[in-house]
Amino acid sequence: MIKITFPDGSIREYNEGVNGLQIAESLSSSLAREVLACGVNGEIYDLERSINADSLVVLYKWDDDEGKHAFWHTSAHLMAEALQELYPGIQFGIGPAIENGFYYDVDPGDTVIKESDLPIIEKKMKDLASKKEAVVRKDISKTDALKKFGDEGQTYKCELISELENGHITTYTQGAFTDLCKGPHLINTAPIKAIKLTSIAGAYWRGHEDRKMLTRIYGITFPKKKMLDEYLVLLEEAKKRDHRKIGKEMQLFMFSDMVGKGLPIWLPKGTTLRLLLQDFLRKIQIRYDYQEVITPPIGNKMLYVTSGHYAHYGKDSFQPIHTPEEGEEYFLKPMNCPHHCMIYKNSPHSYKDLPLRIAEFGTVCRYEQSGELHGLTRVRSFTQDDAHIFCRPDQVKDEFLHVMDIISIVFRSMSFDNFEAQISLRDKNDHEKYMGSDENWDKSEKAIIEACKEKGLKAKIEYGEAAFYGPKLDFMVKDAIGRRWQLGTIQVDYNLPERFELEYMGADNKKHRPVMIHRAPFGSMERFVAVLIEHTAGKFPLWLTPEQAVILPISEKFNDYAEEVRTYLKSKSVRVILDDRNEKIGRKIRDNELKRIPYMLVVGEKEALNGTVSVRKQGEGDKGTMKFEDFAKKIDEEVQNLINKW
RNA sequence: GCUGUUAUAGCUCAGUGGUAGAGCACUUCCUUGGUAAGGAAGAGGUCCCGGGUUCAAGUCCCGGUAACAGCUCCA
Repeated sequence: MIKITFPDGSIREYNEGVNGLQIAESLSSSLAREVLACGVNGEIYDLERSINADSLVVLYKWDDDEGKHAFWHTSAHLMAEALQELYPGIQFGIGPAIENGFYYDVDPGDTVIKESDLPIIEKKMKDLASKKEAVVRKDISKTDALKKFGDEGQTYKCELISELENGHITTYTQGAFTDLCKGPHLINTAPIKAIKLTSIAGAYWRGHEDRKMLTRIYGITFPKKKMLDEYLVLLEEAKKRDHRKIGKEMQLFMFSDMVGKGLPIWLPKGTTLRLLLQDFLRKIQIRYDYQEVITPPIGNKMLYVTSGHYAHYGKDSFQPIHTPEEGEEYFLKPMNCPHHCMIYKNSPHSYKDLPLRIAEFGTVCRYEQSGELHGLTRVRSFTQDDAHIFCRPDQVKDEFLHVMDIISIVFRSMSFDNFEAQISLRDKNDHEKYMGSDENWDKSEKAIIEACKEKGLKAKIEYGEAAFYGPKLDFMVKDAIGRRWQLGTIQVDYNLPERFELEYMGADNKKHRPVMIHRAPFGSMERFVAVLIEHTAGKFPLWLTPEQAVILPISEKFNDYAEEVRTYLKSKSVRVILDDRNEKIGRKIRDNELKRIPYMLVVGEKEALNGTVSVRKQGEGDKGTMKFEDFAKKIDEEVQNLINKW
């Protein structure tokens, strides 16, 4: 007998060799029907895999990530089985479960699988699933595995096997399809009831650009048709929050082929929004003793040769601008740091002056690959809410902590509570990629990790993700459909001060090198606004929204009074517009509800007589009548209440 | 940059080789109204660009451009 401990601490005894399904059956028949996989001492097992020693066992159902994972992984195999039948000779790459569903990378040889083929594959999957085939795990030796997959012409699988260790190789088989796989899987394909293949795309084999591009098919499956329908509805709803769609509807920004791809144009309303965001950050930066500067949009090539950016990115950036007479070369500035280094160098510094915090809403241009451009989130010209902090080595951690405070204020004020923090460190084996000494890298990496610990910030550490000049702490926020975008960033840099020979006079009357910290709480105005739009669905907080109120006269007879109200509210800095169209009030209300303006002010005979407005809140309806002077006060109070929370 | 998809009125989209369409928006007129779409008339097109096939191309084929999904990249 072996002892099985459950998550609640209870212990039961079972025969040695018992499996997860049998344990579930012993507990309740409904659990046995719902269980999909089980955890055994932290490792995920198939339900029919034997447990041979005392273990901590967790049973996973659909609601658990581990359960979904097994479900979708088996679905990937089911799709592979279907593909094998439909496209004989097809080769398989890898086919994992992902956050929402699964994919399989395949090489169909000379044939091309198209989006229009997906329903056919889907149907084949449904036919196969209805056979309720068992999914069988088998241990296999490396030699046998190489022979088996080699005989079948599965070169990608053979490449994977050749890198595995003998004794740790397993296959899973259902029906006529056998895959190299470490599992875990469902015990059969029967629970897969609802299937949707969502998209098809190219993906490089093993993620390397220089290797063959395989065909990646994405799909998602559910145990019930209703769940699939709900998922698809949810996805449709999410797509309605797409910042590109809302940005167009609300006239916030635009693109023009004539101006050039990836070059966003901020329309008046978007500009209002952006300037309000900038003012918001300016206020915080003043509180934290930043000084704002303005630097030119281009810089001499020598500036970037000195900074090292030219060597790293010269060929992959917009090509230089040449002066007609002197033959000088200038680059569109791809970042603001070198300019700010020159500001530092402009005057001598004492250790008493540091830290020096130089901020700029600096517009930069970067040549991004055309396939990378994406709405406002990835563009070729954008404005960073940039700042560089020049400080003494002993001040790095404190400065880091205060920047984390600023980012925290920014995220809280926008209710971004689902952000993820990532610490990007260097790949210690790749010396080619990074500039600066190992000693400095160690120091700065340690400072970041310590600062996160001190703030109680849970940050994921990623090796090899650091910038070439230093490690960084990034804050990522998801968009409407779950893609992650980096917003706030803090980066330590021991490199630029070295290259520009920045110095300060120490207490010891000797010259020392300052440390530089790059930071951008928004990341860029463009990307931040994009993510903000998707989070709010365009219903911005009152202090930020480009139009706070719209006046709706009952008929044209009251346009004069409406104009009087508008003039007054404007004088009180309320952002207000007037809808004086020749339309009925019901129509004006409907149209303006859809425009996401927080307040509607209906004015007719009664209001004109009493100097009032009839207030209607977007999405909530009639709120009663008040003097228009009181409405101005109300707006101001509401805005102040929001602002005071920071 | 790579793979796939898409491109028709300001917007959303229909149009299956034979005279260019709808709804919304816009203009004018009627209507002057009380909390989510009043009525009528009108105007609006290089069917993304360039080639090709065909008696005939918005439609089929090739090339380009841009957008979308993903991969790769991201100072």
